[in-house]
Amino acid sequence: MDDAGALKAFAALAGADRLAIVKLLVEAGPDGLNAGEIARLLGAAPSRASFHLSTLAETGMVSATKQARTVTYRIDFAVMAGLVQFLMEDCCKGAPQVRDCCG
Amino acid sequence: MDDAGALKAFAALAGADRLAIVKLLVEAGPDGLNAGEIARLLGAAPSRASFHLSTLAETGMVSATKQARTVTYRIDFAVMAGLVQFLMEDCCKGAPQVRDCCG
DNA sequence: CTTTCATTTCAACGATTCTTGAATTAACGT
DNA sequence: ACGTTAATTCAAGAATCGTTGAAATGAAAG
Repeated sequence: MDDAGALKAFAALAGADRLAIVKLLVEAGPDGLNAGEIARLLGAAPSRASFHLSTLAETGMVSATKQARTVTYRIDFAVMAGLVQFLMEDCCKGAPQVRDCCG
Repeated sequence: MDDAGALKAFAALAGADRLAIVKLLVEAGPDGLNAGEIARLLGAAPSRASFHLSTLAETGMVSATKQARTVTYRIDFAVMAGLVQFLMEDCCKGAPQVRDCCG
């Protein structure tokens, strides 16, 4: 991930609704969740959920696939991993305190 | 790091100036950099650098120590590590693809 | 073909954030 | 004391972002 991608990803994660959506999608696993369920779980109007889902999708952290009327969103762990790697390597220059933080 | 701290940290990293500051401070290492040098390296007015340094300091990712007239800023790797850990564990629930992303 | 359902798009408004330059605080050298 | 330097604070305006409800798209069901 490059600087521009990381900036977009950080901006996307810097919102309570969007962070909650990411967590929901991580929990949901490979099946993902459709837009309506996400809005309901979030307690947000569909238009609001859709707005936030779009900005998350723009970062690549979540992907959208349309089947008939419903759009299913899924977490993309590869992009999440790219962001973690950006933090550790590009941002923190591989500092051991950061690199070894999780076992 | 809790949700609220992570949200603040992500918001802070979601700005080109502030991301650049973090990188500068990582490069600078334990000696850190003072506010004036940061503003100069950034090509920004002192007030602008100070503004961004404050919001970074609020997240704990950088610390400020005042010696006479000059304020030295340093990166706090423990907090950066906390953010990485938040991403891997809280956010991605320890998914292997993310956890193993860096070797 | 009409209705219904899932979702997105749009426009308007309010809220937040960013930038700039001037004013301020505080410490230093003369 | 005086001027200078380092840094922050402040106020004003510009720019960006988030929320809301209504309208639009597009697919399924009757």
